[in-house]
This record gives sequence, C-alpha cells and structure tokens, in this order.
Amino acid sequence: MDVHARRIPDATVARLPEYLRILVELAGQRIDTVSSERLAELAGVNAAKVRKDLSYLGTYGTRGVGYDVDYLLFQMRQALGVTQDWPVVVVGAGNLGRALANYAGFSDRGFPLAAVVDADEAKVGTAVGDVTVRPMSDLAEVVKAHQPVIGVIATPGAVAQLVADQLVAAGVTAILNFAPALVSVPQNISLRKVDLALELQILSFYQSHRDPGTTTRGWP
Amino acid sequence: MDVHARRIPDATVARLPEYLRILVELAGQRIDTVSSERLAELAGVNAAKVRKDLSYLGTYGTRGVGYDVDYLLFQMRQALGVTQDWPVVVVGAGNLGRALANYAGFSDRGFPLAAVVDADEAKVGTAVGDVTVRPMSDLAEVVKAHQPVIGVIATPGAVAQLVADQLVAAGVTAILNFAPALVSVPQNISLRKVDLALELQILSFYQSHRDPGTTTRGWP
DNA sequence: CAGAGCTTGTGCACAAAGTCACAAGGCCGG
DNA sequence: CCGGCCTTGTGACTTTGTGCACAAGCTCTG
Ligand SMILES: NC(=O)c1ccc[n+]([C@@H]2O[C@H](COP(=O)([O-])OP(=O)(O)OC[C@H]3O[C@@H](n4cnc5c(N)ncnc54)[C@H](O)[C@@H]3O)[C@@H](O)[C@H]2O)c1
Ligand SMILES: NC(=O)c1ccc[n+]([C@@H]2O[C@H](COP(=O)([O-])OP(=O)(O)OC[C@H]3O[C@@H](n4cnc5c(N)ncnc54)[C@H](O)[C@@H]3O)[C@@H](O)[C@H]2O)c1
Repeated sequence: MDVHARRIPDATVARLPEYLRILVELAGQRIDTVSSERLAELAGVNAAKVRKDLSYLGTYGTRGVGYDVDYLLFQMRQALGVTQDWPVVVVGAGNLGRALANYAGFSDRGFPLAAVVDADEAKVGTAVGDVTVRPMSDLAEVVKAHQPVIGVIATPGAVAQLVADQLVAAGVTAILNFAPALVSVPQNISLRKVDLALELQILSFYQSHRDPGTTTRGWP
Repeated sequence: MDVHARRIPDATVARLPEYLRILVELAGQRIDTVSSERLAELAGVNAAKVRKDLSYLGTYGTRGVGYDVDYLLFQMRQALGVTQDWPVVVVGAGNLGRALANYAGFSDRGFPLAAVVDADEAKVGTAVGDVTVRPMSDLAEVVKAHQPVIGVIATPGAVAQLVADQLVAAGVTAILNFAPALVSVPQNISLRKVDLALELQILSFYQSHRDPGTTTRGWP
C-alpha cells in the first residue's frame, strides 16, 4: 500500500466532501453501486472530473460496473480524515455562534460541539443548544480535553485576529473564520474563511454583468 | 469609454469584494492613497495579482503613487454592481435564517433585509430582527416590490430545490443556498452555495494530511 | 527641466485545473 | 470460453490562474 500516493490537488479536496455527502445519501437509499456518470449528475459536475478525483484516492472502481458505494464511502472517509469525530469549539455566542451551536447537522456529520465560549461576562452561563456558554479562560482546558479540535470564530471582525491567536495558543490546529477580516496563523495551522457578505457581492457582480439579452423565460 | 472591457476572470471576481471591504476600511481611516503592495498585504495575496485584478476594472492607478482610495472604491462598487442596494429575502426562519435576519453586517454592506418567509404556519407572524416572518404566499409580492432581489435559502436540504423553484418563479434572479443539497436553476439565474459542514471537512482533510514533522512552534 | 525614485501595468513563462477521448479491463449472455 | 457491452482510469490537450520581472510613466527635488 502506497502511503504517499499522489498529492491530492486542492480543487479535488474541495469536492470530496460533496461526494461524501452524496455517497451517504445513496447508502441511505440502499444503493450499493454508483457510476461516475450518476455521481457527476448528483454533484453537478463533469463525469470525467469525478473519475479523476476518485482516482487520486486509489483504484476503487470496477470497469463496466462503477463504484461500490460502501467501500468508496469508507475510503473517502479515510482520505478526508473523518473516521473519527472532530469536536468544534465556537468562539462568540452572538447571532451566528448560537445558530451554529444549535445546528444538528454538524454533529451528524462528525463535528460535535465541544463548547461555546465568549468574552462577554453577561453571556457566560447562558444556555445555547445543549451547552452552556463558558468564559474564554476555559478555552485551553476545553481544547486539551477534546484534542484535536476545530476552532470556529464567530466574533466581530475587529477581534478575529486576537481570537485566532488565543485559539492557536490553546492548541487548536484548524480554524474556520466567519468574521470579515484577514487573520494570519502559523503555517501548520489550517485556516479557512467564510464571508457571507462577500458571497452576496459576487452574486451582485454576476447579476450586473449578466447578458441583458437573456430573460427568465426558458429553462436550459 | 469601452463598455465591453475585457471579461473579468472568475478568480478575480471572487477577490474583488475582499478588496472592496479593505478599501472601505481604509477610507474610514481617512487614508486616501494605497499601493498595490499595501493592498496585497491587507488582503493576504500577491501584489502583482492585486495590480492585475485592478487592471481589469480599468487604468485607475497612478505610477509612482498608487491608487486613490475613493476613486477606486467608486469604480469597484460600479464593477461589482453594488452602487444600489440589493434587498435580500431569506427563506426559512430557523436557526440560520434568524441569525442572518439579525445580522447588521448585510444592511451595512448594501444588502438590506426585504423579508423573511417560512412555510411553517407556527413561525409566520413571529418577529425576527426588525421584521415579522411572512408566509410563502407573500414571496412573489415581496419580490415584485423590491426587485432586483437576492434569495437566500435557509431551509432543510430536502426542500431546497422546491424553494429555489419558488424563488425563481417569484422573479428572483440570484440565489445564495445554505442547504447542503444540489439545486439547479435556469442558466440566467446566478447561484452560489455555502456549505459549512463541507468547510469543516476540508479542514479535517488538511489536518489529517499535514506534514507530521511540523509542530505548533515557530511562526512563519 | 533633468534625473532619481517609486509604483503601475503587462508580456511571458509556468502551474493548476478542467475536458476529451479512448484503451484497458471487468462482466455477462450465448 | 468467446465476444459484445459497459465503465473506469488516464494520457494529451485546452483553458484558466499565478507570479516574475521590467519598461512605462508619474512625482518631486534640486
Ligand atoms: N449573524 C450572521 O448571520 C452573520 C453572517 C455573516 C457573518 N457574520 C459574522 O460573524 C461574526 C459574528 O456575527 P454575529 O451576528 O454573531 O455578531 P454578534 O455581535 O451577535 O456576536 C458576537 C459575539 O462575540 C463575542 N465577542 C466579542 N469579542 C470577543 C472576544 N474578544 N472573545 C470572544 N468573544 C467575543 C460577543 O460577546 C458576542 O457574543 C461577525 O464577524 C459577523 O460579521 C455573521
Ligand atoms: N444552523 C446553522 O448554523 C447551519 C449551519 C450550516 C448549514 N445550515 C443549513 O441551513 C439550513 C437551515 O438550517 P437551520 O438550522 O436554520 O434549520 P431549521 O430547521 O432551524 O430551520 C429550517 C426552517 O425552514 C423552514 N422550512 C421548512 N420547509 C420549508 C419550505 N418548504 N419552505 C419554506 N420554509 C421551509 C422551517 O419551517 C424552518 O423554520 C439547513 O439546510 C442546514 O443544513 C445551518
């Protein structure tokens, strides 16, 4: 077994979770084989791309047949590193932080909520979802108890860098940032950013630049 | 004036809102000139990339000096189509829908909340943020009153396609989907997707595949 | 008004991602 | 057990994105 298979391209990595979600759905429907064609249709991408993506994980398909759903599911979980749970610590118990904490979809997909922490004394001790908001001073302890932990920043942008530093200091090695601000972390820490207003602006761009000739009539 | 300047590459479009955010910040600090170098630093990208990105908008810089913040801001808003507000309709008054409705950052950035609608009779009439949840039957009316409108899907994945169809039928031409499901829309409708669990899984991947030799010690 | 000092704008070479097309190879019916 | 059928896996090519390096051009100083 080749431990150091080819490096998986970033673009592929970004699609793997989508395939994973679809495979889980298929498995739930007791479908045990799927072709790249079908998978592509469900994921909204090109079939050749699906095959190439899956080929980075190894040679798991059967020519003339397709992919065994359960086996591919197992291999994909392996590749994504979601064979075990990754507890999540949410920093910031505001609108967004509370929505995230209440969201069942995370636990279901292997990301149980370890804790919600907040700097505001007034919020500490209040209930959110199944947990109680804890003070920032508990951060290191929480992280230590659950390692490896993913940190989620749901605070105002102005303190995002500060919070990121605190997360790193506490031992968190992966961070998802919802604040609209650039945060920098040591190289070995994984960092991703989600900016909802930015998404809206991108939509705005494509709407403004849409070919004015086409109308809403007529489906593709 | 060349109306049909070069087509702006997707990768550039995705970065423009980030530049816009930074320019707003700079303008707020009464800084009136910025170099590509500085802008790159603030955006966390390469300076040459910044210059190339900005050059798609036109020749707005001054050699030896940099870019005039206010002028660039104006041009960028023009390019992104955010010179006027884009009202947003949120479908689904659950955890996420309520958080979005309560979020001031959208109005601030030119995306005021037009309405929140929900199919659940029990939720219709309840207050969320500054508005009252309205029934799905009001959708067409709301859209007509505010056009152009961006639709936000914050319902369970199982009904995402249904909701998208309703949005399109009501006259919405841009959709942001938070549900973990593939939705398809006519070609001329802009669609973007945000899947938070997917982001966590990508983080999980990079953590699992991180070079085990590096540790948390030592900043870049 | 000439020359030094910056910073832009872009040609170019390279890297990454996406697509096509087809040979390789497994499955099944006769 | 052979040949037709189907789907994978991948080499070759196209398209898109990135980054370097430098000429062009503006400003300011003496
Ligand atoms: N609410 C949304 O739907 C939404 C959407 C997009 C982006 N965001 C972004 O998410 C972030 C949070 O948004 P929100 O609406 O929940 O804001 P919020 O103001 O409701 O909540 C922020 C929370 O962070 C806490 N906080 C402040 N400083 C802190 C610190 N130093 N350490 C720990 N906690 C601290 C506050 O006490 C508060 O509870 C913001 O950056 C916002 O731009 C929110
Ligand atoms: N809560 C989060 O933090 C979070 C995070 C990531 C993704 N999501 C996704 O966002 C979506 C919403 O999540 P949530 O936690 O708010 O769920 P939720 O169950 O709290 O809310 C869903 C809302 O949609 C409404 N709804 C159901 N069917 C509808 C229909 N046909 N038309 C209109 N409204 C309908 C429900 O009445 C409910 O109010 C889900 O797809 C979820 O996967 C949520």
